[in-house]
Amino acid sequence: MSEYRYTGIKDFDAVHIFECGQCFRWKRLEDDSYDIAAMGRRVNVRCEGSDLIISPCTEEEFAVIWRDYFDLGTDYGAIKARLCADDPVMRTAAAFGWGIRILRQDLWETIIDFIISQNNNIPRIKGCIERLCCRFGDPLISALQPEGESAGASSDGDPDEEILTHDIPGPQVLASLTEADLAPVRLGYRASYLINTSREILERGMPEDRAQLLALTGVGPKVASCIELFGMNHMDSFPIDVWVQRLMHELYGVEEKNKKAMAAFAAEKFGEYGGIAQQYLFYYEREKTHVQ
DNA sequence: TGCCAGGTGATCG
DNA sequence: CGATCACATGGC
Repeated sequence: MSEYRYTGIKDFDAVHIFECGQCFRWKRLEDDSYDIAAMGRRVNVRCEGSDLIISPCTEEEFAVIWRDYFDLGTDYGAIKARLCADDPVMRTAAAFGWGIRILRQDLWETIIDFIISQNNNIPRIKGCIERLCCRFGDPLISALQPEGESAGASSDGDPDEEILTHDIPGPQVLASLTEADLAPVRLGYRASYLINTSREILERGMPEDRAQLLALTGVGPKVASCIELFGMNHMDSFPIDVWVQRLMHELYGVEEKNKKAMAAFAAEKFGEYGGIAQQYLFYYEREKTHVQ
């Protein structure tokens, strides 16, 4: 199996990147490498010292897909220096999650993922997305059935059932479904949001700005901010969820539950790198309360 | 058991 | 506008 080794990487840690809440389709293995599903593929990602190893991956796939996906053209060291100057809170948070990078994820997938994420917890979000892909998505590249095993017999509740084998279903597929079709995915009330948003996107095309995001069913200010940050490369976007509300009050003393004040504080203090700041803070806040 | 989870839509002043 | 409530689901 071919692998690609990128040497001399900085400000990169797979644990930080995948467990900071920005993406949901991954599985941590015993060696702390990650199997991930992204960009229509399934690959393993691991770090060895200052090497990043992706497998299976050719030199061309790395150049065309993964270099951008992992945002390797951005100097996170410089951004950290800027964010941490004159901010001891950020120094602590960025020292803790030093290897976080903002993944440049597929726009459609981030729309679906973060509609599902609302009023939900991360382990269950992962389960919902996995069930959605498994039932309605196409097989991922390099996740094809291993020879010798038959495909037809996969039972539903099998705990050993393989995961990360199928892609997120496209808008045409989701728009054609009913809530009854989606019942086994157990999205709760979000099922109708997915169907409606899919139909809206088929009609109007993919959203290109915040106003078009907010016009989608199930997309409010917080979900729109996540989509902008993770799916549209808006590094200044600062999503405010319950964790960020808590930490902005506890760590920075901003008035409790005052989202407007928090957004203004972030814009003033973090500016164009608000989204990266948010990820350092979010990861730090969640891990120190040690949530799954 | 009631509360919480990366909130949003509908409704009411 | 801003505040309040319902909304599925599952873990603690």
